[in-house]
Amino acid sequence: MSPPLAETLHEWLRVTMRFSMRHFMRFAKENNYSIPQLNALFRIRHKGVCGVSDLGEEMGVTNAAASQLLDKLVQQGLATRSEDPQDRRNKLITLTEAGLRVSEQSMQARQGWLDQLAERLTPEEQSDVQAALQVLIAHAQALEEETELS
Amino acid sequence: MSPPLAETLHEWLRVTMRFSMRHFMRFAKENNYSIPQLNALFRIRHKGVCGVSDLGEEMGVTNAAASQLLDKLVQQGLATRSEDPQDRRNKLITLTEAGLRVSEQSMQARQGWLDQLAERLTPEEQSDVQAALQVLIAHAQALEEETELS
DNA sequence: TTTTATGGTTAAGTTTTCTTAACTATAAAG
DNA sequence: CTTTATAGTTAAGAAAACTTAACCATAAAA
Repeated sequence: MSPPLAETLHEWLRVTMRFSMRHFMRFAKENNYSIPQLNALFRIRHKGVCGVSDLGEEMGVTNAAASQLLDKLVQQGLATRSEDPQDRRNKLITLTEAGLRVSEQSMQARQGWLDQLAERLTPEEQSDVQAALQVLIAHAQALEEETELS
Repeated sequence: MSPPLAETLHEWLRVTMRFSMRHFMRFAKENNYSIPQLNALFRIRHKGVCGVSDLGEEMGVTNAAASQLLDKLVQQGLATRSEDPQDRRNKLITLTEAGLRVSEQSMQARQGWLDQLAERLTPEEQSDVQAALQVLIAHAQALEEETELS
């Protein structure tokens, strides 16, 4: 039989996915952004400054596709593409103010329901949950670092 | 300032999204399913038997689009479409065995890393986290039910 | 300094997904 | 019994995202 914690983690993920996806899709539709566009904004923000191929790899597409997607982001004023003075073959992709703002907004749309959720807990529940999540986050970050090396 | 619990919840969601999306996209690509297709499988599974318009509404597209998407699922043997004997305008959409299996597999691809994560916790951490997540799940379900009414 | 490798762009074309509009069939209301 | 509303399908076409292949510029290697 599967360990109870793993099962509970799975269930929590299912719940969060349902909530978050619904709100995220609605945000995308209402503001006329495509999923790949928003995805790209997240990736750039998380990676920090990066190259076109980096972005493509992160998103699982060819660098041609990444370059084309980037064109649109630049057109819309959400990102900039500049030459790397160190190695002029490289391009340095960064988010603009506007790009950062959109990324924040979509994050908020996706996660806003968590604020409502937090309010529903008693103070005691709040501190227990808070502690538990910190544990999970710490372990997850360790896991992420390990798997990135391989 | 924002309450610490909400902030921690946000961070945990960011982490889980990064992990889950990466694995999910890879699964989709390797097995040649599109994101909307897998999304539809989830929706049908979660909703149980449902109509074409229900599906469209859940996915935020017109019922024409839902009908076309469903065509492909039926072609691939992942879902069935049958008449509702009660009201013959309605169609009853159900997952086939194969459809259920694909949905399970993609879920596992998306959530498998949670098993690794669970193993990393000490027994004490495991039971604390387990309890905390149960609290969150219960509150989230209550929240979901309330918002579905409105 | 010629050759090769790397990073990125452009062009052409394919596939997927979606929309609107017209249509069919059934059910409910007048 | 006629009208209207509901559920779904089909057709035609638009838009998005992706791929491969050819290409340019720069850097590193021989």
